[in-house]
Amino acid sequence: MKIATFNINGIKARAEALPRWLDETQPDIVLLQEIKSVDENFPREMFEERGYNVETHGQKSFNGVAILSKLPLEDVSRGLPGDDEDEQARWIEATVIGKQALRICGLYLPNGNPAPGPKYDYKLAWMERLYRRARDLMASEEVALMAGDYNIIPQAEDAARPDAWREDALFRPESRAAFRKILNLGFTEAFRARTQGPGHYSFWDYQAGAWNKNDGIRIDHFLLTPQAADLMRDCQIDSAVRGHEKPSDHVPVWVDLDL
DNA sequence: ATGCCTCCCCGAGGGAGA
Repeated sequence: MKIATFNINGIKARAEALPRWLDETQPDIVLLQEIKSVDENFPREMFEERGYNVETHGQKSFNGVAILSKLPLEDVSRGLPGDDEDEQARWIEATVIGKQALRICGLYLPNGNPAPGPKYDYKLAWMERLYRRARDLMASEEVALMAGDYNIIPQAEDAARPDAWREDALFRPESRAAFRKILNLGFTEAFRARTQGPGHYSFWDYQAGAWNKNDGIRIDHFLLTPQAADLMRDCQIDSAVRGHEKPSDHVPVWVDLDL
């Protein structure tokens, strides 16, 4: 079973590139971030005609997450628990009904810049809520994963120019510590479980020829519970997608699970 | 690199992104 995460940077802007990528790679499940659309305007037919079930958690202009799945979805839950005042659409989870149940969580973690400041405080508070959800997920002993745009550069090797990110909300020590604290619950960071070393990125800025210079960062991640990690056959970054026509600034990352 | 682009809102130009 191939499961992908993809920050598409706007569903309208990706109305051609996204279905082309789906037809080429045929993922079973896709977690989308930054759909930048309310639920009513999401072009669900585009995916339903390709055999996907569609669940969205949208918002006007900003944020917004969605799940596409060729298998049925149950127990869909929208919004990260822990703050009833939080209006931002950054979390959706559901159970995939196959031979064996799989709990999938799609997330769009706040950027947090400028740091320090209120946006950074929101990022760290959101990560504390994510930690609590992650702890419960771990305790459930389910085959489960949390994937999406974490807006976290885990290590210096995950940036082409780490020194340029030292003070940035994506790489500040507090951000990385909060990410590490979640990993240390016992999650497997899928990509790093299979591939070591520098030069592997999932985001390249539109500006200053970042793609052509391979000036990227790795901020889109899959975290697997032990029960899911046992089933992992592969994990790859589809970096070539960044060179396609009218690309997102992120590329898809996917795992293949023996499910 | 102080956001150099790109996206969204809409119908100009500002906010957000990373």
